Amino acid sequence: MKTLDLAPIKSLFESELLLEIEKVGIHKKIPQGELMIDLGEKVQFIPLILEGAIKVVREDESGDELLLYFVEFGNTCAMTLNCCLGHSKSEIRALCESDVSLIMVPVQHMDPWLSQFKSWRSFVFNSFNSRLSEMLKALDALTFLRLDERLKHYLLEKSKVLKNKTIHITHFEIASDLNSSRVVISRLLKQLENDRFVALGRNTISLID
Amino acid sequence: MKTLDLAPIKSLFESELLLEIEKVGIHKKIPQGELMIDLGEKVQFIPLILEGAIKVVREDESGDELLLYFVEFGNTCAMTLNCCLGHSKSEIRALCESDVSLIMVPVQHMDPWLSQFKSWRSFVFNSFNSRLSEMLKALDALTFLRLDERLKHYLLEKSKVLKNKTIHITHFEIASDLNSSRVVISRLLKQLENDRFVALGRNTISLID
DNA sequence: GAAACCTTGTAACAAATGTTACTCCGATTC
DNA sequence: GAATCGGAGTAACATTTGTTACAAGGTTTC
Repeated sequence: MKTLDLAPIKSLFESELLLEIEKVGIHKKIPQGELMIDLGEKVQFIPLILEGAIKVVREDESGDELLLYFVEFGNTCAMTLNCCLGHSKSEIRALCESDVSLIMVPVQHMDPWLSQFKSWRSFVFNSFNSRLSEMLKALDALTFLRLDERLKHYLLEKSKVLKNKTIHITHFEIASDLNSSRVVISRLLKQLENDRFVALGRNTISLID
Repeated sequence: MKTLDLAPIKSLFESELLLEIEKVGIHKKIPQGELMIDLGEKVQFIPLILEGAIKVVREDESGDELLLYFVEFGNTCAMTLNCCLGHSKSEIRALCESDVSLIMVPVQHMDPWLSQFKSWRSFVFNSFNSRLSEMLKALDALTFLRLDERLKHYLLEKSKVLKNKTIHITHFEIASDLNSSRVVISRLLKQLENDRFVALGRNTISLID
């Protein structure tokens, strides 16, 4: 039997729970760019992220998108939890922003672990907590910020999760994430370049300072 | 000892839990318009709503507001749960949209009940579920809808929670909830009147059809 | 009932964002 | 190396939303 490398999450859970996770969890590596969960899909596993970042996106009927937030190490996707518990289908799409290493736990353990393990309860609620906070942040940005500020935030966040000052991306992709249009993003990026906030290159944007 | 009237929530919880709630819960009635929780406040009680509706609002540093959603019977405020578990302070403001009748349960019961009662776990997670859904709806509206459509949704929602086709409100209040300005709302309402969607009066808006 | 106040209507203008159209340039394909 | 394609720059214009300013009627206060 293969032993999972639980080192990254050792401090999150009590030892009996770690044993359980080892027993039933499946270790998986997913390469950057891959789709994890799509809209309307049923969720069969709870993902525990060991490494990497996941990008969570909302889409409307006409195919327009909006980036909601990133999920990183030490969290799980609250939307997923949602689905597990509600037996409902995914309301979002999750994509791997970088190479991701995670443990998949079959949903049926969700509820028993909640009653047995305090650390599991903490973990689940912390995840919900983070998610609600992120959603609030997204709402705040949409409501109170103009597009140039949202763009700045976006670039900073992206740089953070990718752990790199230089971002490899096209203006069109940014426009999708922010639910805007390519021309507008190009215009604003040019402005940010003039303000010495970024340096622009083909397919790349580098944060200055 | 006064007996709480638990009839409305009888079907939500198992009987042992109902006994517990009866033991430690405090019944409270709050009149319309009253503030329940403000930004930055610590939360000491979990509110179980028996009757009425609560309006949850977000505010930025400069005092601009945005209505997030309404919470009705059979739910509790997930933001509150958040606070209870994270021991953090409220990120939102909650106001009574109508006269509200609720049971306040001291936070220290939150965690033990989670491990003991399956119905409590269901309840808590259903609440989170609803909240995340509502937040997604709010985000969708902000991202994908123009203000006239948001206004329509707002009026329909308001009418629903107040259980009345006629809404007693000023244009200015609507502008606050939608984070817009009075003039813009007046303009759009006039349009909706021309479209036979509403009838306008001083301090009142009536939905037609 | 006069004064002050609140609510609404409306016009003119300003700002932010979106759209269309065209160009240029580097990369890829054949 | 010519042809094609994708990414980016830019201008002109349209639309949506916000702002300022003012007027007209109710309502409340004294």
